Amino acid sequence: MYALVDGNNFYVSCERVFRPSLNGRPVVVLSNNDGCAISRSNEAKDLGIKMAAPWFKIRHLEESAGLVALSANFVLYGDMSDRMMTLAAGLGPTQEIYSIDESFVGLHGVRGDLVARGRKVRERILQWTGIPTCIGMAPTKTLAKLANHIAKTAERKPGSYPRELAQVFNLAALPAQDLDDVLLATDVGDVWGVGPRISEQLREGGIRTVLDLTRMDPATARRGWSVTLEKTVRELQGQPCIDLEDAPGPKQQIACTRSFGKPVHQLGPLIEAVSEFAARAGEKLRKQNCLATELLVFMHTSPYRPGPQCSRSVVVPLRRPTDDTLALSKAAADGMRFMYVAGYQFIKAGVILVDLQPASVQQRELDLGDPNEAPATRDRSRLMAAMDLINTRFGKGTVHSGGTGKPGANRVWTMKQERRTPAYTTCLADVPVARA
DNA sequence: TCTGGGGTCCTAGGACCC
DNA sequence: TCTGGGGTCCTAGGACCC
Repeated sequence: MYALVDGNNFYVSCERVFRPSLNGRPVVVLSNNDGCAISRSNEAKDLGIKMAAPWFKIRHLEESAGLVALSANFVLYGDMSDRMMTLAAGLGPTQEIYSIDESFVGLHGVRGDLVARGRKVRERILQWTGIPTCIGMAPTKTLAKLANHIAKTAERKPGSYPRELAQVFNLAALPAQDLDDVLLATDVGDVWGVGPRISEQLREGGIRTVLDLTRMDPATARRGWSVTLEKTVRELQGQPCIDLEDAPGPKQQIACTRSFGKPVHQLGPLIEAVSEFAARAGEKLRKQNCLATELLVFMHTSPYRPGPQCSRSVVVPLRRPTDDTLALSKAAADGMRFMYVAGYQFIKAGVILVDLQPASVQQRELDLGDPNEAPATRDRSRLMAAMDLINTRFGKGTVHSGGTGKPGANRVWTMKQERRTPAYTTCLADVPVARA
């Protein structure tokens, strides 16, 4: 048995904890660059605001409907997530943190009334962190996701499902006939792993509800689509195919990519940007104790704007596997110089580190004596460790390599964040003060 | 006239997730 | 004027091997 614990409208809920005046109002949290809505309160959803709706298209609702928009505050959400996950872990013996606002909990060996236990954990999360959650339980992860979706919908839209399924729903405890009714009332596109593309193909084949998909022959799913959909069908039928990953391995690729606040056409700022992205990626790389052997740099113009489009990328092999910010930044800058073409308004660029390997198996090499070609690796890693320490303690970018330029006003490429809230829980100066 | 069979590895692209 | 960022997995097809 698995449970899926999921924070409702997570980013908006985090903001509301520290600004209760936002309760009951339509609120959205915007993506980087204040580009589009990535989290919506129920009131905002009721206004018809879709996921990823561009801000400039919904902005008029500020005036007409009292919509409040906030810039994303990922430091806050990350910290609130940690708190929520710690409490969710109390539900069972094992936990997989699946995303910033969701975790699967293994329920094997847990005795007693699961729903009662779930309600207790839900109450505790709400009381201790202020985040409302829903919990779905079932014999497989796909069914637990589905149960969670139903628990949420039952809470948000009265009448959609029986009221007792709201907030905490154990799918395994439902009588067979009632379960069929619930699956019949649920769209096939709401299944985890069935996206827009496949759900359209399924609908063309007459498979419209979750009940239809549950009754599909797994072999048909494999022949017509892929082994992924076959697993989904089996999971819906109650046969576990996707394991709980309570100890996820290191990431296979690490990216840092950004849209710019405004289009950039000059080489200089583009080099500065990708050098900085490479430095950020390097920090992440060192955190998971890995080395990169290749680095991919890319940039492109805005597909939404008319005019000539340009999209380029280049893979830069690194001389040796490295986690050194200076080497990564230089490779990114070299890649940018190589692929740059003048005459285009670039709106986005990024660096992706691929082909990662554990730092522990580093291949040593013969030092042929050229101090420029073979810098003392040990000194370099101490420099990186010192940089990471200083930046952790005194804030991002306190020390940085010369090539990335001074963080601040004269960077034409930095993103827009006009409505960011304070780091209430992670920065001493931002901690709210209670006055008697 | 007529040109095998079996396998691995890599990559690009597609689909999905939140 | 203005449209996010960071991941994973699967598959098909090509290159190459003997």
